[in-house]
Amino acid sequence: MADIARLAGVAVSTVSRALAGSPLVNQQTRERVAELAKSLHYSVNVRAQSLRLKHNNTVAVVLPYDAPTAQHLSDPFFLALIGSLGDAITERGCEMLLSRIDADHLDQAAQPYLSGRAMGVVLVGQWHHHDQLDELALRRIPLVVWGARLPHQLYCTVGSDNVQGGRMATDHLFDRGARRIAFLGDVTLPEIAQRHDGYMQAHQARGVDCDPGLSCPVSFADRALDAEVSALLKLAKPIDAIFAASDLLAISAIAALLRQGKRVPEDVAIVGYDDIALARYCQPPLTTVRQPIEAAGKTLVDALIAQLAGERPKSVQLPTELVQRATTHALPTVRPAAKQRGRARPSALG
Amino acid sequence: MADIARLAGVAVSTVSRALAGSPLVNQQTRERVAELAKSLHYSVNVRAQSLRLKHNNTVAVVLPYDAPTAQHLSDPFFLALIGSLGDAITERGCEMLLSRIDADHLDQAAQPYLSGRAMGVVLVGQWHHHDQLDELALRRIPLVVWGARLPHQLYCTVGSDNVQGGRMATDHLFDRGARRIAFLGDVTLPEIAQRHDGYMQAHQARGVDCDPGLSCPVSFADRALDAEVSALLKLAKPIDAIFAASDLLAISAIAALLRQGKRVPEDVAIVGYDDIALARYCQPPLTTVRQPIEAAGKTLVDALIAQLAGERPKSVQLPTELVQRATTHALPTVRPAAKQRGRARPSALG
DNA sequence: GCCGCAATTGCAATCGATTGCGTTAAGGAC
DNA sequence: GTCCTTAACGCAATCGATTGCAATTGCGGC
Repeated sequence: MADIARLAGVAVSTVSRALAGSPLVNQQTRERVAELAKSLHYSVNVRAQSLRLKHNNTVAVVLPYDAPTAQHLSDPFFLALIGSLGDAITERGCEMLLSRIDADHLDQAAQPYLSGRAMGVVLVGQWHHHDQLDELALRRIPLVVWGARLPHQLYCTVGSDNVQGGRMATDHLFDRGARRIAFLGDVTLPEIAQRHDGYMQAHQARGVDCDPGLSCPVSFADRALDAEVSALLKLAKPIDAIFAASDLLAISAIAALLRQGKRVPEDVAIVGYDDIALARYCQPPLTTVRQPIEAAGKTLVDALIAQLAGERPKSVQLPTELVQRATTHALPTVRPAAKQRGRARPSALG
Repeated sequence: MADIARLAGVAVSTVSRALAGSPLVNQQTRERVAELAKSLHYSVNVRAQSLRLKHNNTVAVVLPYDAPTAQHLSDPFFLALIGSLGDAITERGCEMLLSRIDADHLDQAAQPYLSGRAMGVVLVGQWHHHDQLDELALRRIPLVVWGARLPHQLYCTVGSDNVQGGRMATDHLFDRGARRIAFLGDVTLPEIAQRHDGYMQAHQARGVDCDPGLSCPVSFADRALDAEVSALLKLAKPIDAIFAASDLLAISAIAALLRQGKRVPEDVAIVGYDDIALARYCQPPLTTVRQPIEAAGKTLVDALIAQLAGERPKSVQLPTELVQRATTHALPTVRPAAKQRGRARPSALG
């Protein structure tokens, strides 16, 4: 900026004002400065600018990772959510800072904010540390969490209506003739726990006892899945359906079932959760509970901006939708095979 | 920092040194300062710090988008690449700034660097403006591009060996008994053009004339694909195989073929490119040319860091690998059906 | 010719950190 | 008691921008 000032024969303050389009500086001066800036490929130093102005247009998106397994960032649902967040943030004229933290130290999510890098934080997933998030809220960190709405939480969450989603999935399996429905998912995670609540509600509503032996605490894409599925099939009263708390688990479960010589959905029907792109294209196409991922990104960013504007953080539960595909075609013994009703737009793969 | 200085009864310079672990400050003072910082949840302001130090640990990842169609960030391959970049950047102790620009103004990719936000830029895709990228290199912008290595380029690219990949895919189709192989892809994009070169090389190597009528310039996930596929099937000499320049195109093509009553691979065999997660799970599972996505992120970041260390930018071509699945099972008329050889680790979905 | 007003432009403090250099204080040697 | 050495710390300039206030200039009006 000093260079431009020298070349234009004015003071840096004038250059600053000229670039900001201030009416205080002469039209001609402004143009001269603008041309010089362009020809020098100059653009204002954002660090210095935001240091001075104490504002910031960066949103931090923080993805916890499981330290023991050192998992890579490859979960299709989270990747899609990042894409959605990227769009939403760009649309609002902001930039997105992506970082990863240990899932056991969620308080580190505040780091980008505390160090002045970002105006606020979007945390993807609550994982196991609700308490740490409450503490962040107490410390007035601008924060929005993708996850489950918990009874007395102090922080702001955006997520799908997990109880309703779990209920829908289970009801659908009962409607299709299932009688023994297994639940696959790590219920120590709040979102999964709520999906499990929905699963239990569906049982209660039908007066069916909910056998706790049918709930398998497998975590995302666990290798031990084969053994679990095998055990479920060898019970005295074997299962005839599975509600998997994520599509990834559901697809792994399909593979496990096929390896054990079972047919899907004739022997075991399956419903997943998320509706990732894979769900439509796997074999057989997966019936699943759709989380509205486009809306998710927008809602998360809106919630953060509202919070920064001083509004009280208000959690949002986005509606879910059951997308019916082949893994829950009516079981032959119950009624004649129904037609597949999955959507069919090839250009909406992602 | 001033607060801590006051509370600790020392000067800010001492606090600064204490937090930096300088041996110039007393052990006790250092501990006192560290405790105060922790209890106040203080962390140094990165903007001010990097302003003063003129360094930076942020890598900008820039994704061009097609302005006319205002596409969302949903391409599974690019999303996976972002995930891979995120891991590689985090591993090196850096942070990742994600932004999007108009694909017709790739020179804007330099913005995060020029404005001091990032130490360098990783641009995902060359798109149609090779020249703009050369200009950025001339201006000594630290830049690495994911894309094709072009003859006299001045900038640094990392990408897969597209010619070899295209050659492999086409050779494989010929080996499987195909005689009329269509090419699907927008050859105005450098990467796609190189894959097409490989396609033509494979023809030449066998002394087969390469019918230009079989090359369809469809762009990613185009709706017009159905009509194109239909036209290819109605030719005087109809096609019996397709090499699609991306898995997305390949999967759309499968859908289009099935809608037209064709069988895959019996009537038309297909090979894709990328090996996205979908490829393994679509029906039938897709034979495809795998781009090593984990290595991609690491290599891109390494190339950028090497450039920043003053080394001459050296472009890299990553090896590709043909992953054989069901869409190219040997055609029955040629030889008995081969067994599917796709990989089978359910926990590697992403 | 002097004054006031308006339009521009420049000066200098400021944001929050870092660091070379000067200052202080303690301790030892004579 | 004086001088020197050394450890520990403080002063103030600096990074690159912004902005309130002061200063300059040109102009018309008297």
